[in-house]
Amino acid sequence: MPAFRAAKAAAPPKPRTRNAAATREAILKSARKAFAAHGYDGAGVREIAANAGVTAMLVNRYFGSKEQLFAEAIDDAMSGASVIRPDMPDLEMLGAYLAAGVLATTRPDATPLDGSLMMVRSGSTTNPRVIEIGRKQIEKMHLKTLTTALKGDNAAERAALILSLIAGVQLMRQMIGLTPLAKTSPAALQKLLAPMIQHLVDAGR
Amino acid sequence: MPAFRAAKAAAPPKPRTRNAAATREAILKSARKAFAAHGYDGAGVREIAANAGVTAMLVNRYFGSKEQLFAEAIDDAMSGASVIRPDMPDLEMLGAYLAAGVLATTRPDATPLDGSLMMVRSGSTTNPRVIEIGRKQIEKMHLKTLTTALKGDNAAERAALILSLIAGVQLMRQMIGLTPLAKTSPAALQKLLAPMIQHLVDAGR
DNA sequence: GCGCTATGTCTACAGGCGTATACTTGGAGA
DNA sequence: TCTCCAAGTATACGCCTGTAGACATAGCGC
Repeated sequence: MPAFRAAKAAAPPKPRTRNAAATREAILKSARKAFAAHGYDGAGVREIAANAGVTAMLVNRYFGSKEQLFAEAIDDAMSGASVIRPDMPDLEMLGAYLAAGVLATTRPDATPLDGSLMMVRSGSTTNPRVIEIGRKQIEKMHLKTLTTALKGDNAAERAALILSLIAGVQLMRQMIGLTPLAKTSPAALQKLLAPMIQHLVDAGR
Repeated sequence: MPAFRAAKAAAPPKPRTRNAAATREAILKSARKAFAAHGYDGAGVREIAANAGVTAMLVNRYFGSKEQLFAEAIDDAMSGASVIRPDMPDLEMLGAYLAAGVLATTRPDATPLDGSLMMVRSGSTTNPRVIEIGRKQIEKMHLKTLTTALKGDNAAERAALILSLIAGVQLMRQMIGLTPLAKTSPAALQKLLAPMIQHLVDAGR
């Protein structure tokens, strides 16, 4: 049985002709989608290129290598499409907000174009350099943002544990599909998850 | 740059000669170690075989395929070497017990021969059949054991969230190496993590 | 209208993967 | 001691990967 890899999707229509900036953007968008959906090892450069309407070699021409493409993709995803954002509500509401956010983005029908998912995916690769890229990005974006928002004692440790919980739910609910998380209504899960996070938010005050 | 794969370790001394049962056991043990350390995709059949002192084809002769080997390996690991065990303490101590367990097994120097790690690894593969194998095993072993121990309302959902938190800490601390989790002392993390889990333990009583 | 450069493609390579087939050899039963 | 089956090895195949180098062409500046 050969190794599994996601089926190549057909290239989208391409009204674009010889526009470097647009092509670069299309590759980056395709890469975000592919890395979030299949992980670093599971996403192939040919697949990423095809979904952007170009050939594989353009990926290397614009980004140097698959590793550097991943670095830009995870940065892009975390900057623009993540549960952890600079504009988060007050500490009293943070548990409910984060719980709702992770439950919304891990719904089976949700588009997997999310920085939080890249966070999990970055730890699930074989290449240690890619793990390093992911770790630094998580610390620079998610961890920093959340630590700043938390304030108080042990803010970094509490932020890291919140990220761990979010990542774990992401993993179990969306990637593994553990039955009690996949089948239970978001509202019911919210009642359990929100106070858990809030407990950690309040632990430093 | 070629795809990264863990360096092949030298074969251990082999006092065994033509012992089918012992060989099977050696392959299984090697597979547990390799899958826990590098994930399903990252562990190669040749590497597993070499560390067991045999050639790659014996793996397929004894286990049929890499997939079936993984199924046996994760079952074996969860049966004998996991934080989640049938003999867990009373509910009052469960949060502290589980927190201590996950922090002990995720220390950088700990031997990664653990069912909880396989739990995380099983969600980090490209092959959906392997994810299915992992999901079923998690539900049959970890989830069932923990749900039984918890009792009360929403026991399955609360158990699943505890598993998510354990998996998330495992991922962030051991696999990604997020600084606040990797550098902070286990005792300090214990003070934050234990009440988090305990909160969920008590939520159904 | 013409030419040149950036933009994009084609072909190919070296290596790794899982595994199927054919072969060799150890060691217990007669 | 001889035989024969189980235990283990060697070789190879087909496929896929990331990427290097040579080639084609669109479209802007003149």
